[in-house]
This record gives sequence, C-alpha cells and structure tokens, in this order.
Amino acid sequence: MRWSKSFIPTVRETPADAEVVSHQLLLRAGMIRQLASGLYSFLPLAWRVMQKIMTIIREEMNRIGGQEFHLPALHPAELWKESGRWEIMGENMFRLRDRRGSELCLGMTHEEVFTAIARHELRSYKQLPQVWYQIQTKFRDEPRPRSGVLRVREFIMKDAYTFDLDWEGLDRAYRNQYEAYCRIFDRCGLKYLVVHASSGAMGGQESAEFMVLTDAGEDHIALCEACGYAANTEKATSRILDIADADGLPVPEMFPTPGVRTIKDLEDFPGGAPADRQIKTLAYFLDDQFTLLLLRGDHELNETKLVEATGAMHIRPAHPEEIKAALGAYPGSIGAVGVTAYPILADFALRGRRNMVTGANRDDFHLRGVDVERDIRVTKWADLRLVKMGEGCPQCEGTLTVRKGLEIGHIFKLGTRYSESMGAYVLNQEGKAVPLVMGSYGIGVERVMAAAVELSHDAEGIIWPITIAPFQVILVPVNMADAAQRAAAERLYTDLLAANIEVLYDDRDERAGVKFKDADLIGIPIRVTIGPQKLARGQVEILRRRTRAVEDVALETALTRIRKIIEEETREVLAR
RNA sequence: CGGGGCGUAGCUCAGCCUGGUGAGAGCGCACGGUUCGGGACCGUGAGGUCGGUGGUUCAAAUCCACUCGCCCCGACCA
Repeated sequence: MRWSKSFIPTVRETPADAEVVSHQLLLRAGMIRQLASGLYSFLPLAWRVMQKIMTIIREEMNRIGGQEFHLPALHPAELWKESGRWEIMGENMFRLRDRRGSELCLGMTHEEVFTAIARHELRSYKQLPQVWYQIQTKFRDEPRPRSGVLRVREFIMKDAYTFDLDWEGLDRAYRNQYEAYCRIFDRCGLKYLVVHASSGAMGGQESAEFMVLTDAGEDHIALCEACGYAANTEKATSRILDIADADGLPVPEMFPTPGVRTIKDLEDFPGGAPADRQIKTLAYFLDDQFTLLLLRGDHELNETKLVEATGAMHIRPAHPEEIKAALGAYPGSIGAVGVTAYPILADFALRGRRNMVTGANRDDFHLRGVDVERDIRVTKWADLRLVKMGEGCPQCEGTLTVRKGLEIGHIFKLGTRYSESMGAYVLNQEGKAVPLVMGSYGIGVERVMAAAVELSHDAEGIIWPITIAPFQVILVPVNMADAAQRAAAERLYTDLLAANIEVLYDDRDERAGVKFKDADLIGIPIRVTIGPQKLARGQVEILRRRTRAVEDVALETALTRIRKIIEEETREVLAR
C-alpha cells in the first residue's frame, strides 16, 4: 500500500477528550474516529488490525471444531421474553418496534438466538457436541460509555456457544475454549490473566474472565502472588483475622452521638469504637423489599455478591427519606438491633462478634455492647464483603493485592439455564428428553486491539505486536525528490509485495522527520529506511519499532533479511 | 441516574468573570519559493450560523433561561 494513496489521517496533538492511552493513540494514529458517545468508526488501519485479530480467532475456533455462523443483530422480543432477559436486561437493551408495532431489540448477546436454533434442530444425543460461533456486532445501551473504544454501545464480539449432552461434555467444551482463548491472546501478543468471575446477567455456574492488567481497565482483580489465586473482586473471597472481642454488656446500651454520621465519625468520637468494632448498616431495596445489610464497619458491600446471595433482580440503595420512614432515623444512626419488620442480611465477618457498636435507629444515638447473634435477628448470613488489598489469600497463607484489569474475554458454563427456559431438549441413549448443557464464550475484538495498545506503546506511539500490526513493514525513502532513493524504494516495494509481505510504502513527499514520527505513531514493527549515505554504499537501514535496534543491510539481501526478522518478531510475540 | 466539567476555524486553545476595538493565535490546509535522516523556513491565501433556541440590552461569543451534544468520577459488561 502506498501511503500517498491511503487514508491514514494522523494527528499531532492529542484530542482533548481522550484520557486513556489507547484512545489517544488510536485517534492520533488515524485509526478511529468518534461518531457519537460510545460509537466509533474504524478507519482502514484499525480495520486491518481488527481483521487480523478476527483471523486469529477464527483459526483457533475452527481448530477446536467451532463452526462459524452469522445471526441477525435484530431480534424479536418474544425470544428474550422466553429466557426472561427481556426484563433482566432493562435499560441496557436497545428496543424498537417495526412498522406493524411488533417489539424488537438489538442483540446484546446471542444465547437466545442460538438456543432457538438448537431447540428446533438438535434432537438426539448423536448430534452432540456442537460448537457454534460467530463474529458479530453487539449493541448495549451502556449508561456511561467511556475510555474510547473500551466501553462502547456498539462493538464486535466473537461469541461462541457449546451444546453438550451432560456436564462432563460441558467441562470438555469449556476446557477447549479456555485453551483456545489462551492461544488467541498469546498470538495477539497480550499478557493476560485468567480470573474467577461472576457470571452476572448471563446466569450459569462457573465463569472465568481473561484480563489484561492495566489502569485503563474498570475491573478490580484480587491476586495472590504466592499461589496464583486470581479473582475479580466481584467474586473474590479472602481470609481475614479473627477479632477477639471482650465481654460486652448484658444488654446493649444507648448513648448520645451528636453529629456522628459516618463510621469515621464514630471512630473519632469519644466513647466511639474503631471501625472493625462497628456494625455498618446499609438499607437496600431488593426487588422492592426493604432490607438491612450488615457489614463490619471497615468493610465494603459487594453488590454482585449481594445479588448472588439473594437472587434479587433489581437492587438499589434506599433513599434517606425511605430509611427514615422505615426505621425512624436517617442514615448515620440506623441499626438492626430490635428490627423484626424487615429481612436482615449479615456478612459472615460479623458472626459471633460481641460488644459492637451500631446505630440506635434514633437520630444522634448509637448502641454499644451489641452481641450480634444475641441482639440482632439475622435472617440470612452471606458473603457480602468486598475484598481489600492486603487481606489473606483464601487458598494459601499469602496476601492479596488488588489491581485494575481490562476484560477481553469471558467464558461461562451456562448449564441448562437457557435450554430449560427455552425448551431445548434432546433425547439421550435411554430415549429420555434432557436439556442441553450449554456454555457461552465471548471475546471483545476492539478491546483486544485497545488492550494491545495499552500494553505496548511508548512516548512516540503504538508498538504493535507483529501478529496484529496493520502492516508488517513500513518502507520510507528519506527524500522522494532523490531519484536514486525513489528507484531503490520502488524496487524493494515491488519485491516485498511479490514476497507477500505486508508493506506500507511511505511515498509521500514529506520530510524525513514527519515520516519517522508517523511511522512510530502508527507502530509498524519493522521500518526500512532508504537514505542517501547508506544507499550510496548500497545499503538500507532496518529498524525495529520495539527495541529500536538498527541494522544496515545490502539492498540485495534486504528482502531475505526482512523475511527473517518477521519470523523472529512473530516468534518473540508468542514467547512473551 | 447522582456529582463535576466543557462546547469559539479541521486540531489544540485564548477571548467570556468586568457586554461595545475589524472574532483571534499556533498547528493543519491551498499556492509560490528556499529546504530535505526525527513533526523545516519565508511569503500569500482560504477557512467561523462563537452548539441551538429564546430572553435582557442601544449593543451579546461574553449576562439570564431552556435545550442539545461531548468528556470525567460513582452503580453495568466483551
């Protein structure tokens, strides 16, 4: 490709509203442009990268027996009503009506449609297992699109679905996908982590996320260096030290705490208590049921765990006025002692604790000497706590650190969640109808591209892993006005093309500095420079973007050498 | 949805607080010239409904109201 004929609109200055590195660099490299909030156009350079990623994905999916489909993005509402997700997805789903008034939605994911195909067509265990996938656009009306291409409302996802007769089959399918994912991300040159995850709105039993560690990510991952435990904090558990409580009072005692509203206030208040001796009381509505949630004062609620523990579909914190009406006090003075009218969920960390301090349900008063199990009618104990940096690993004696991660892939063991709700059954060997056991597996294509940028860039621009780079080689004659340089460049260009090497030929009539800056910015792994001095000696210069290592080679042997370097670079991507 | 911020040339921004000078700068773009291995220099030029609507005023980019859009921080997910 000749640069002079290409559309590669690089920009010098970083656009003001780009915060994360991948957003800034993809914009500056002339790869993406924003159309509206959460909607991006992919320009030719970006599309080349995405196609390479998709090719790698296809190869690995096909390798494990995957069969590629292409399903509609527009779905009838009935399908989603059958699975129950028409309600669950709420505002995140784009909904519309056709001219006859029928309800439709834009697909957020494709469990429903694939299951609908499966239930019509799969009848016998003899047809199993099946591994189906597609690479297709998904629509999600995100409450807050952000970080460039990382969180958007329309994106390309590779989604795969497996159908098996039984759980052993699903385990195998899941394992295959897991390994395929590892190969995909390895080949894309990403350094990633596999973490235990919550399955959220997808439902199902077990799930794992593929994460790239970067501050641009939105997830928090708890890691143990000692044993390798890694979990999304939505799911993570931890070991915390037992606290030995002194004997308390025979009965809780109310005391005035004027102005005390927070855990911190009460710590500082004379006669108060350290955070780990306080009971934090939160009021939530769980599907319209007012509920009290109890945690240790220094612990934070994990809403994902709350949803999983209760099965609630919609949760929200209660408003101050609602709390006042229910308990007789405003937040800051509420507690669960003596409360019988509402369910009370308590975190395991409060079990057996005595001599605690909590709100008295009277503004500006607290209770001391509270023995949790004696004084509070807990309806359910659960793990509700968000793990924190520095707590103990749940699997070994190590310590957890918490780091930010970007989710690039997620695999789920769905089980029979969809096959049962949507009636996808096959006959087994005994002639008995059994629900298909399903798995679902997703990769965000744009995120893979952005993650590569987040992980691999420098002050000058992007450094693409050669496996997904838009071009393998960029050829830059330093001065197009020099006939000798131009002739040499044209010849090498023709040779590279003939050798099937992906080359971007910077034939623009620009100064060398401009070309070098642009080459660095768009991140082509191998730069071949043709300049006056070296050319006079019959040589060209080869520079590697990542290491900046430079070597001069004879013009005649350049092609061979470049081929060799491409092989080396490719090997290095896989080795990293 | 709650909180914060921003909309002036293709891009980055100044001007606004304290209304009134011919709406500006740098970069980019076009043309001419000199340059030519790390975003060159000189000259000339094109380019704007100051996000939109309404209002206040003799006078609005500037003040007020409404509205649209975008970004960032918190609850969702590839």
